[in-house]
Formats: sequence, structure tokens, C-alpha cells
Amino acid sequence: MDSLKQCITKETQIDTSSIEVILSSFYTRDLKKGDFFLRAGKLCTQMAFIDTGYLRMFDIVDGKEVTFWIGSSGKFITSLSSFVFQTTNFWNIQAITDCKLHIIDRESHFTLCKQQPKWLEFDNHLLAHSFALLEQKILSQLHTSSQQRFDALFKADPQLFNHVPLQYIASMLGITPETLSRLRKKNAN
Amino acid sequence: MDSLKQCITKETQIDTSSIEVILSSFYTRDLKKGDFFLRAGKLCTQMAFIDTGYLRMFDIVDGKEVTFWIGSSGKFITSLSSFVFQTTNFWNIQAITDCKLHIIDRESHFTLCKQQPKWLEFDNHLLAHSFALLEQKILSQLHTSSQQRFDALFKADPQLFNHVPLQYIASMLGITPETLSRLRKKNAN
DNA sequence: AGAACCACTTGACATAAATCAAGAAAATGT
DNA sequence: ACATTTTCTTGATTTATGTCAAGTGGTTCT
Repeated sequence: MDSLKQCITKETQIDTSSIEVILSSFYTRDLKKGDFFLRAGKLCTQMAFIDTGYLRMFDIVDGKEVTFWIGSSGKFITSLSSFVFQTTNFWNIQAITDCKLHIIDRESHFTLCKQQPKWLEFDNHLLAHSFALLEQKILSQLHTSSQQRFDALFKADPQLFNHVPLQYIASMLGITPETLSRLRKKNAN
Repeated sequence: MDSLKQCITKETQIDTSSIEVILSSFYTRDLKKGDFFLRAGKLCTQMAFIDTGYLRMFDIVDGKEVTFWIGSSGKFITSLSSFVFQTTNFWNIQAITDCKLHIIDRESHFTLCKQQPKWLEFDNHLLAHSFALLEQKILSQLHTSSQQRFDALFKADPQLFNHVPLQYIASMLGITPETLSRLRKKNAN
């Protein structure tokens, strides 16, 4: 759980005993490529920290899969509104590669929130950050070209393109696989 | 505050004294067309229920205004992550028409959350709903055409087009004013 | 009321991106 | 290791949308 520990301690000053309590609320689970972490229509009762691997969050619209987000190591992944508010979740979350996850259950999470102020603080940070990310994503969809979105993503996480089927990346950028292929070619020259 | 009362009671069963306490935490404020409810760079310490009028939430990118959302009567408007987590807000919120708002301050809000379980419940609903809205908006930007987004908006709120400058609506849909003009023409025939 | 401004529309044209179709490359299963 | 399937690339073409420019109608201000 070293990576998770780092992720938390990077964000907030925290004493050894507290971090240990927090870490002990997580358990580790391995997913094989293709396994589902969550399916549409279910309640989401778990939040996962991605130790290694990639997962994608997608919806099926008019029979087509639309990838909303791809999570990679060092990030948390969950269907946030369902996890927090127990509304019906409509996302699918699936492992794109073999994954190692550190998972916390909903009840453990809320217990921790009450008992460990530092976890509450960290969780608040996570929530605010997630919300800001969504807003940023919308903003970029509203006024940037495919080219610009590709460039930004490539700069932010070049490794992604080596580990994840490009069709998912294309979908996440709101473009077709063909267009992504051409942008990549341009980028290489 | 009748409209606000209705908005809350529509969502949850609540006794008379509780709703009165909640309503008394709000105060009313009028905005003139063009007035700002919030400016980028500030902390957001207020959440507003729109009794009458329209407001827009926008950011300035590369010198251009990008409208993120337009709020109309019966909705709440605030820079949510800033209001909840006191992170720096980067949205501008401006009255598009004269507006009547019912406002609650951040401290009052958190006091209410502790003292009135029904308000906490209602707030949870608001948060979950907001989050789901953002997700939906991203999804629609990722896989629908201008035409489809226009149709959906026109169906959801035809009145909007009579009260709000079309350039803001265009921006919110991620298209140019010219394209919106042509879609409207098509729609009329 | 008139001047100035602003918002919207329209047309001509340019461009980005989607679609369709074929083939190459890579990954997977046996 | 081979056959099969999936994923990616490439080219030709079409389509949707953006850009530029001009003109119209409406609103606001003094």
C-alpha cells in the first residue's frame, strides 16, 4: 500500500498511527484485463485507489460505448455520486489491463470520516478536485479543437498511449479512432 | 420565498417549523441585468436560489467568454466546489436579466446542515444532482452533434431562447452563434 | 427622436472531422 | 507457431461546422 500511503501523505501532514488506521481500512484486490469493477445499474459501494494498471469508465449510448475517463496508477476511481449519495450508478468501470487496486468500502469510508479528521480532509480534497476536473473537461470540450485536446492529453500522460487501446482514448477525447490516428501521425513528425 | 419553499418541499417531506427555520436562513437580493453575483478569483461564500431571472456562469479563455451554464428560475446557482470546499473559484456568475435571488451564506448553510437533517438531505440531493448533470453534459459533448444538443435543449427549455442572448446559448452548446442561428432556422421550418 | 451600439441572420467559402472501405499490424487463443 | 480476431492506419470522399464579411433589426442612451 506504499503508493496509497504516498498519495495521502503528499496531500496532508499526518501522524504515523492515523495513516496506519486509514491504510488498514483498505483491502487489496487484483483484476484481470476485462474484469468489471462496477456495472451500470448497480449501487456503487466501493472506491478504489489504482496501484497499478488502467481502468476505463464508460457508458453505452445508442449501442455504442462512450469512454468518459481512463484511470491510471496513483488515481482513485469510483462512481462518485453513487458512492457518496447511493444513487443508482450508470457507469461501467472495467479493467483495461491487469490491475492491482486498494479498495475501501462505503461503510469503512464513512466511519473513517467520523474518526479520522485527516481522512475527511483528504476526502474533501478528492471531491473538490474531482468536481474541478469535470468542470475543466466540459470547458475544454466547449472551446478546444481535437488537436488541442490531443496535445494536452499527450503532454499530461504520454504513457497512456502505450498502454491503452487508442479507441478508448479517442472516445474520451470525443473524436473517432481515425482522427486520433491521424493526430498521432502528425505528432510523430 | 414561496418558490424556494416549493422547491424544497417537492423533494422531501418536511414539517412546518423546520421549513420555516430553513427559509429564514435565506435572504433576498435583487440583481440588475449585467450585475455580477460572483467573480473569478474570489472565494464563493454564497449559494443562490433563482426566484426570477437568468444568470450565466462563464470563464474567459484566450480572451473569449465561454458560457458553461445558464441558470433559470427554480434552480440553484453557485460555484459549487468553491462554496463547499473554499477552493479558489474561477467562474464568473453574472445576471443576464434582472434577477431576484434567495441567498444563503456558507456559514448559515453549514449550521443548517448540522441542525436540520432535512436540509442536509436536500443538500445531498442537490450535490448528487449537480454531479450527475456535469457527467451528463460531458457525455453529450463527447458523442452528440450540435443538432442533437440544440434539439435537447430546445425541448427541455424552449423559453430560454426568448429570454437569453443566443450567443450565450451557442457558447454553452459548444457551437458558434452562426451555427445556432442556422439550427434555429431549420427548427422553425 | 436620432445616434450609437449590439445581437442576430445570411451567404460564400474554408476547414476540420466523420464516414466508408480496404489493408496492415498487433494481440489472442488453441 | 499458426490461425483468428481485434485494433490501428491510410486514402478517398462527404458532411458538419467554423470563419469572414456584409447587412438587418432591435435596443439603449442622451
